[in-house]
Amino acid sequence: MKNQERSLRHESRLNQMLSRVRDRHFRLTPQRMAILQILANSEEHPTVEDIYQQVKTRFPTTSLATVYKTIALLKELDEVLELGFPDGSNRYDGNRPYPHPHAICTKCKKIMDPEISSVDELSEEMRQKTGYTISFHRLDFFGLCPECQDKP
Amino acid sequence: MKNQERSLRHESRLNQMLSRVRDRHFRLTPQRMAILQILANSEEHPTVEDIYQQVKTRFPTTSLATVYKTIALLKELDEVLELGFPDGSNRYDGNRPYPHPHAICTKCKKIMDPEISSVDELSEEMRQKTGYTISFHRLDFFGLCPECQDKP
DNA sequence: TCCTTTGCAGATAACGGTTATCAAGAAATA
DNA sequence: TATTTCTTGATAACCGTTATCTGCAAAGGA
Repeated sequence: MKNQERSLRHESRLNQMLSRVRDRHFRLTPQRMAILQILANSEEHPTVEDIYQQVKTRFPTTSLATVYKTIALLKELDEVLELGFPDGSNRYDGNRPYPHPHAICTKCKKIMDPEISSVDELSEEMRQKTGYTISFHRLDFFGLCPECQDKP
Repeated sequence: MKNQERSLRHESRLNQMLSRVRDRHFRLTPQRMAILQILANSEEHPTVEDIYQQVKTRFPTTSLATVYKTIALLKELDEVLELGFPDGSNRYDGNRPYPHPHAICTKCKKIMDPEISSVDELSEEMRQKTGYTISFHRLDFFGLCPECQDKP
């Protein structure tokens, strides 16, 4: 079952996050736990505002600052991937916290994470032609998702 | 001679920009002309502030707003490529105003534009695996440029 | 040539997501 | 229990960009 697989992966991601937080002796407050769960469980690359709204359903007094600070913590631990956009509409990926290509719908903003084979070759080609030592990348492909192609 | 080739390319780019501006019946003010020249002549992917400082050497009363408005005009004409970054350090490419891969030095911020062969294949692979209709992309590779590798 | 219209330049206020600051509270440590 | 350290929540500050407005200058028509 696909949903079972996903559930297992999410649980595994949460455990990974939790052990990293504990290993570095950061405190595991209820607010942090809630934010970690949201990030581990979401496939939708949520915004800070999305996360903030979700946390508030469980902890209504949570501040936006807490969300920002928890995300900063996870970035430091390399447990979340930040997809920053110039217009400020940043998104977060707690499931695959390493650089990978994205397909981004220019209309509904849905983001997909396909497995792509030839990224390493491309990275190597960049290294050869520029002399740069490539350590990470950001690969975004923009267009219309299948749903938005149908309804114009 | 490499410099001659580059000079010719820059001149050709400037002419291209000028005719686009004229075709659409936008006025060619001295400030606009200066900004177009800067963009056509620069290989360094300047920031708005860079452009602003350069224009002011010729027209000291130029306003930042004029730089922003001229860039907005060129974006509308697809005659400049905006490389927006989430931290606000945006850069502009007046020489190659179409999507292409960049190598970006994380230390000195130097940007290179190598010719890469396999971008179309990658785009096609994205299309196949996501169902998105890819219309443009943004491909950034980050690392240390040759100069910054030498001096630690 | 004069006049009207339109567009542009310059100055500055407003905007908005993020970061910094700080007081109050809670958890760890002694 | 006392003390230290960390975290939360609220809000001010930040800063590149955008919006607004006034005055000016070029284009086009009588």
